Amino acid sequence: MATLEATQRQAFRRQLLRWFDRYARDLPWRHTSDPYSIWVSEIMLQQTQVVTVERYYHRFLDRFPDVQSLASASEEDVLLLWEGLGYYRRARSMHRAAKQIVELFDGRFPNKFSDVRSLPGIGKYTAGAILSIALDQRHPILEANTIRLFSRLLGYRGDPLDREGQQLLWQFADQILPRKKVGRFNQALMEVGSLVCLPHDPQCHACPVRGTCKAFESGLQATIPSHKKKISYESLHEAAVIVRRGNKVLLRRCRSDERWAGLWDFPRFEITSKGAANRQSELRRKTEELTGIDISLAQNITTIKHGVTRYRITLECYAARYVAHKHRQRRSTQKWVSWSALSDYPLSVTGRKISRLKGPIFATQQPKS
DNA sequence: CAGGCGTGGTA
DNA sequence: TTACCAAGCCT
Repeated sequence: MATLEATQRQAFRRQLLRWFDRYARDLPWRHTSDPYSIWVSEIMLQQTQVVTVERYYHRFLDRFPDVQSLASASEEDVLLLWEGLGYYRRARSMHRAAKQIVELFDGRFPNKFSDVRSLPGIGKYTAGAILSIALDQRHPILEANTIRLFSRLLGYRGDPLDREGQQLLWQFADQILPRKKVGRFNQALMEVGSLVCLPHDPQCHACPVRGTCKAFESGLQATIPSHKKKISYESLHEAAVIVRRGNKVLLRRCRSDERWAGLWDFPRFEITSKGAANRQSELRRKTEELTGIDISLAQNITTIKHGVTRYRITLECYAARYVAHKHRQRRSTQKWVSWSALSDYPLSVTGRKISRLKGPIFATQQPKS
């Protein structure tokens, strides 16, 4: 079992906190002990860098300053403030959790670990972070920065993400945790991880805890932690169809089993056909399958390249006109929306890019029938 | 439990 | 341009 002696633990804590006071600091924009605010920031920070979160955080707290206001908002409004942050399930879970807090905890953010952990979107890390940072409760944390830091401190050469690695690192996180100033300590760990114990070029000369680092001792800091599994990227060829009817366009809401669940999007699907005529019939057929609407000849407006998770997507954007309904869909699933009203609907980044193409789309000619 | 989920920044 | 990475969680 990897561990530190009691005296080493004391030295480690002292050096870490001294460094934190001297070179780093609390995230300056969330100086607060309000668990709700810490919660919001921690959810936004999941798999997202600090600089990206800051603006979103202020706007979100401005609009939803407490659990009540969040719980009584519409999911649409919550997602609008989340637009561009990605991983939209976080926003939907947080919205659901806010309702649960109103129902079960009288609108007060819970202060018991098991209660916090039971809320949707809150795992072991987030529960520990909220309660240690906001209320100084003694809970360990383990996330990207501390996984890397602890792996090197312990000289752990296995995969820190598998079950054995996770068990070891959580156990270590718990062992080195002090009894007081737990929130500061946890923040300091993450700051050392993000500012000093860098993934590729660790700044060991500037590290306050290199004295207790096995990787540094053996010169293995470049090879620990063991590299992650390589992502196998897949190319996708898709089309988005902007269906115009008068001065409105067709939007559909992404289902829970689709990417961008809960967001709105222009009808969109994979395309495989070659040649202009085949492409037209494919666009017409798939638009009808998806929306129940028959369209005119489609004009290619532009092509957008973007990546989503492990997919590299080439998205061809087409403008077409409404011809007829083959069958109807619910209004909660599909809507005709004026161009200016697109700003009221949460869209993916590509959807929002398309919404900036009003000129080219409305300049398309009415095809002769 | 391995894979899915978004986007932007950096080398 | 491509590959890697980021204060994880859920199924």
